[in-house]
Amino acid sequence: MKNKHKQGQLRDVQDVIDIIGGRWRGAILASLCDREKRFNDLRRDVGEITPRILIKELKYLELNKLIGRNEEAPTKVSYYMTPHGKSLEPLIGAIVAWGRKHREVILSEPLEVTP
Amino acid sequence: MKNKHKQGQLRDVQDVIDIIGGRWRGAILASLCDREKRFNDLRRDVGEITPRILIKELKYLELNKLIGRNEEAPTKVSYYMTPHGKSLEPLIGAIVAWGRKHREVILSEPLEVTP
DNA sequence: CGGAATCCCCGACGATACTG
DNA sequence: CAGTATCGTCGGGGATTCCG
Repeated sequence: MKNKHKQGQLRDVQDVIDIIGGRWRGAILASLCDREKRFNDLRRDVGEITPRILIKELKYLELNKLIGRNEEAPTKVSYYMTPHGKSLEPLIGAIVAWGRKHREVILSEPLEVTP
Repeated sequence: MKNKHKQGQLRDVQDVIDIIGGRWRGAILASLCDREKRFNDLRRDVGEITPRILIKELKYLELNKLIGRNEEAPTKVSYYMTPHGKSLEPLIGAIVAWGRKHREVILSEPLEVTP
């Protein structure tokens, strides 16, 4: 049945959405994509994120094997992209491309304002 | 600066995420992808969604020109995919592909259970 | 049948302060 | 420096009910 197939696809989509969809995850991945970073570097890099949220997002991303954690010393921890994490880049590229096109479509026609 | 560029990309990603990321939007789009549907058809098709949420999601998708609304009579309204909406399909395909691969990666190694 | 109004709940997110 | 604990809030959904 095609419907069952579609259900499976939806699950996949939801998973991916969950990974890159949060307010911070995209930014974190983008930052780490550049190069490996330490906790507080990341904190500054990402913007105004609180440590609680940052550590939570990092754990999530680590669980999903998109990033790795490297604890050289208790006060020296680095996070880095895994190969799997890096494999996200082309996908992000495709999403960005469509998003750009989408913006054009939306802006190309006037919107009716609610009366 | 590369960072500014990345910020723009993040915006695009967030937009796309917003479109297909909700709990229902993906399912709605998938359902309409098949063929045009009436309100209550959609309601059954999508699962246990309440009318309030459905109408809200439909309006959002319509605003974003992904679907169209066709009111033949006050009691006969159909929704259908626009060409722009259909242009999402390849992107969804790419996302599904990555999601599938991701699932394999996640399942391929044992997870440590929290103590 | 298609849609709108009301009420409510819960879970994600945030600020702040503290510890190893 | 890296991470945790506690508390507060805020808003997206959901159930239910009613309207044209």
